[in-house]
Amino acid sequence: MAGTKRKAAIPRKRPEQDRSRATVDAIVAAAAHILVKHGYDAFTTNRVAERAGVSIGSLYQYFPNKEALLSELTRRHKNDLESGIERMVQDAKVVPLAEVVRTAIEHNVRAHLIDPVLHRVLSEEVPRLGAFDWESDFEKRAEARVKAALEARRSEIAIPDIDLAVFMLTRTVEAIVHDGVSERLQDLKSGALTEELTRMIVGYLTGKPIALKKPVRVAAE
Amino acid sequence: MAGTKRKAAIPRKRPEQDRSRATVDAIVAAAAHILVKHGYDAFTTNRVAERAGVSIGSLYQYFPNKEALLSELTRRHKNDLESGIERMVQDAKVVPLAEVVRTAIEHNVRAHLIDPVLHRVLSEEVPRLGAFDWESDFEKRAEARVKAALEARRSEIAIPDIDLAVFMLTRTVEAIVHDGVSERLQDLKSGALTEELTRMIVGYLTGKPIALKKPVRVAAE
Amino acid sequence: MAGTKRKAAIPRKRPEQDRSRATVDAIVAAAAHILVKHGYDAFTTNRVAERAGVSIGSLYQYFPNKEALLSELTRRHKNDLESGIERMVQDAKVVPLAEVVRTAIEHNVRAHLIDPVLHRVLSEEVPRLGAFDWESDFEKRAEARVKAALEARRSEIAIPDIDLAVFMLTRTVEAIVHDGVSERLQDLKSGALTEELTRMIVGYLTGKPIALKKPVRVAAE
Amino acid sequence: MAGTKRKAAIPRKRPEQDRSRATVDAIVAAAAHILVKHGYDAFTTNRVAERAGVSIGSLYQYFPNKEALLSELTRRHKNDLESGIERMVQDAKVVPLAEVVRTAIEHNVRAHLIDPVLHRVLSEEVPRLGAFDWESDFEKRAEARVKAALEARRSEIAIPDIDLAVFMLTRTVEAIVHDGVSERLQDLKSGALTEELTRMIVGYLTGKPIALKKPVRVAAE
DNA sequence: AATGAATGAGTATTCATTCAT
DNA sequence: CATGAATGAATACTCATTCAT
Repeated sequence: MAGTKRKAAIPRKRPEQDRSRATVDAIVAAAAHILVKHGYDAFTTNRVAERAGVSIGSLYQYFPNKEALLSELTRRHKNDLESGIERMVQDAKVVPLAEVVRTAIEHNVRAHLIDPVLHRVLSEEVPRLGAFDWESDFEKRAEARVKAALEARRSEIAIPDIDLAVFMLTRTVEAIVHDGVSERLQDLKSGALTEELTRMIVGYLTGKPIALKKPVRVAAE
Repeated sequence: MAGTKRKAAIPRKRPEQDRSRATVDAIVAAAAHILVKHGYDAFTTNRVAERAGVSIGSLYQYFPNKEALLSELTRRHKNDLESGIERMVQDAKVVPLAEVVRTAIEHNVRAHLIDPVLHRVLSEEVPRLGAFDWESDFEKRAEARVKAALEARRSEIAIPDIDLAVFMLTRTVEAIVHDGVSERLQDLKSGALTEELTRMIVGYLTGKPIALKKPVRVAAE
Repeated sequence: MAGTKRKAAIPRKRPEQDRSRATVDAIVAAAAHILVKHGYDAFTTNRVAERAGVSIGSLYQYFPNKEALLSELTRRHKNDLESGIERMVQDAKVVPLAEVVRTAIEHNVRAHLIDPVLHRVLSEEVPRLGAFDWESDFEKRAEARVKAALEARRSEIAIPDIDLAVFMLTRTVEAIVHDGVSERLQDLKSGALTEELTRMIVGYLTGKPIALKKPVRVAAE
Repeated sequence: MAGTKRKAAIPRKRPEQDRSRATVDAIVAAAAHILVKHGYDAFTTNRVAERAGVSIGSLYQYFPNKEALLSELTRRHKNDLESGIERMVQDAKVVPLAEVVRTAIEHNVRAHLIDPVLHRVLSEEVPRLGAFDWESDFEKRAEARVKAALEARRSEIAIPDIDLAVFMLTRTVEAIVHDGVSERLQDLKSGALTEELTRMIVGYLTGKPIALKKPVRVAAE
């Protein structure tokens, strides 16, 4: 008797909400799965529904069209990304420039290591979402922060045109990390790529060389 | 009467071949045109055939399927690119490293300025051709040459892992030039981007700073 | 505590029935609204339920299918129409034929001016209800009454085939009034159309002309 | 041998044109058939294609969308109609008014007897084509001609407002003939309806009675 | 009774590809 | 060789209806 009561005692989220939520999640998961495993060509609404184990009608109950499904997918992915970056470099003034750069890169690397395949498909295969649309505002904010950081250390920067410097730097990091995901995953995970990027960029910015890290320590002894 | 015979008398490289050639060229040109002016979405075989002024049947006479048409298109585009680069740095040993790098970058820039829109569509919009497939062997050869050049100047390079250096360098150049086409075309054409890249990369490779070019001259006075 | 009981104590016509009634009314009202404001294309069961503020399940509790909903709608509309006509010409014998006809037409006009838009949608847009189905029994009764009236005045009627006369007359009135709603609403409301119809029909029935109304008075002077 | 040659001797219309033409005709015929036998609800592009014995692709080769198919159908139907009416009343001045009216009505009747079921479906069931769209310009021209005819005989017409008279008259004829198709086909074909209409309308227009035709003769003896 | 999540057959339309002429 | 009519599998999306809760 108590047992049956206890059931009722547990606060139940309204069953409808649970079911809906589960359905939506199943659809989104199926969408991600198909995108990752079979590519954008295989990404049809019917196939997503089938994989999610729901009817095509249910899919359209929650997503008015295919694009909305992609939007939700990218929204969730962006959320994942940003949650790992939110506490980015505001301490640009108090920390050595090299550290600022390194930290920024590390964040970028970390972001790309969250479901990198989905990231790739989303930014390369999906039309009209390709890079510009969905990465843009995310990237724009990043660029703004980078610019602010550089300006905060203006005296240390040897490059007259700050915007140009920001362009060089963001695109370089983006490209190396991006390609690193598919071609040099080990180096990306080990931090080797971060090291190289840091050296290259700080050198570029300051006009001064940065000693190779490991050797530096050795030499410091 | 004689007239008709004379036609046949003139020794011609099989007339069919000429016609074929013209047809194929028309198809490829139409394909490029549609891709550039209307995007991949509008790139249907029927539309290409129509634009080329040939029947859809003829298109399939020469291209077994849509992909083959895209392949030929990219092949020709690559040819265009390579023809502008063929005489790349073989004089790595006799010229200052900075010059070697700058020359290589200049070639890359030049390549990207050949029909940049087609280049973009090909590498960004077209699925399953996305960058890796079609640029790869082209890039591979470029990478090999870069690697050879770096090894020829091993003593000046501060980076222990040559392959890593090649990766860093090729991807960086590629990204900056590529993004430069759509975002900083002026800087690309003026050579500003080449300058920045050269400085960044030579600095990275040698571990020594490269003075800003213009200021250097001024300072030298 | 007593309060809760008292509720039950008040003798009510089964409270469920009231609720049901309200629900059904809400659904029918929503259906009419959608039909009138958005047309038959927008007339989906889900949309009707939403507009009615009830669940789609409730709609199907009261209406087994879409058609049933349309039937109820038309039934109610017909009721509205008939309520305005119930006391139609039973005094056919004691009143001049022209007055009988005029009165009948006036009733018809009045009926068409009740929610003319709904009327139009119902008879023109809704498939399988197209005029014949739903107007039929209503019209049939009207025809019967018209026929009775004519037979009551057989001697004044010049037309041998009474059924034919009824056909001519009812269709003519129906058409003029119907088209009048959308094309000559002013004439319909002012009574001008009623006048024309009366003259045309009485002339047709009796084989004698009817003087134009206004001129008649003038001539009478 | 000669037999085989003769075949070639017969001037052949280009085979492509024949095939196309046959396909288009088959599609249009199938469309009409489905509309007539199964109604607009059953009128789906796939079903039309199936009935026509062609693939759905072929249907779309010739008709860009469903509406275009309906348009062609109505266009052909209108052609049929107009070809039977082209030589309408221009002799309004030289012929007795009753004859003018009768002739006009006869033409209308004739038009409605060409595939009357298709006519009904087209004007009643098909949305967005419902009466107004497609009949309108046809009817408009008819109305204009009627108006011209009436004005040519102004002195005989007792009705002050010519436009009103045209409205009364066209709508009445249209309605009687239209309903006659489905409810009194015999009377329509026999000319009885034409007779009634003529009498009713001429009486209405002139304000004078028209003797019943047949009885008139009898009475004349 | 009421809810609303879920269903899935059905709709218009596209486009790469084939093949008879 | 060239043509273009024909194909039909596949796609995104709708909506009347059901049924577990």
